[in-house]
Amino acid sequence: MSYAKYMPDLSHGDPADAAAVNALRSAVMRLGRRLKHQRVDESLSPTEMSVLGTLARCGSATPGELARKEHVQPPSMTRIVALLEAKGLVRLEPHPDDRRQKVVSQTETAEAMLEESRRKRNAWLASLAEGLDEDEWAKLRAAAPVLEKLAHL
Amino acid sequence: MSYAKYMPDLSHGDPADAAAVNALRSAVMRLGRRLKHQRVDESLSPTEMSVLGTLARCGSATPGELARKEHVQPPSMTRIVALLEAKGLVRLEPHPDDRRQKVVSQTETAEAMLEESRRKRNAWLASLAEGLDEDEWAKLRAAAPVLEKLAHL
DNA sequence: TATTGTTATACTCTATAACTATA
DNA sequence: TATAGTTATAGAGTATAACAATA
Repeated sequence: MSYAKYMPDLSHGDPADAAAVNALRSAVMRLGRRLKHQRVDESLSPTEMSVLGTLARCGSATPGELARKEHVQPPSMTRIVALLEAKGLVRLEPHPDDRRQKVVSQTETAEAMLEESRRKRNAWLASLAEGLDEDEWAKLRAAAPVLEKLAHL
Repeated sequence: MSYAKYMPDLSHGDPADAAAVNALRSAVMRLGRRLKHQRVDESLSPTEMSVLGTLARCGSATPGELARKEHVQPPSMTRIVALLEAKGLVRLEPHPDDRRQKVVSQTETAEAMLEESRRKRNAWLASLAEGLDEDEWAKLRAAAPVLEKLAHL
């Protein structure tokens, strides 16, 4: 239940945290695999979906910026952006100040698709909810922003 | 149309939870990619590592059990087990009751390697700790078991 | 010269289908 | 017939290296 009883003043390198990070690592990798299968839109890979999410938050970005944010190499992002463009989900425009760069932004189609995806995700959430109690969900809600921060660190 | 039949418990299907699940999904996928790069042992894939972790917890298992636990198909687990055996990290023995099955267990080498990995993970943890405060870490510790449960649901 | 993005290529991981052997 | 595991093959996704265009 609580590590605090044994570790009242936790430093960040102690065994309790190491155990937590091990659990996190294992769970994140397994959940990642399940998410790949539970994906809401079969025609979009997880990273493509993530790029659309990033564009929805940031408005627009260059391929290089997207590669850094998604932690993939530039050639991989070139391919991902090309696939998204072929599907009509992003638009590519020349960069106003630097002719080497490009500006990627999402289309109205992508916006509509994300809205539709949200409803499908709710259905998946409901099926998971059967196995978790309210306290467990509260813990996930509290940790979600921290996981996001961790992913960006 | 209604999603009511997929959401018998409305408290789990509300917008706040949907937002949390979106955040979780995004963070889990990005963290997964980072973990692939931050991997403690360059010669072991994330799933190979996860299998060793499972064996460390469960003692031993058949290839079929491992495939179900790691959410991969049987042929994938055949390959993973073969790679681990080639590296001297697992041992394969005949199943006592069923000659179709095999029993996979970790070797002493794997045990030593996991101990070494633990130290390396602590170093990675320490570098992350600089970006999180105590409250944030507490939330991660609380959520870790729930994420594990989610991964097994 | 350094940087942004692309092309060409190869690798890793996983899946599906077909097969073998036990049950 | 059904099940556990394997073999053979294909596909998705990513990386590295070499290259082009621009700064």
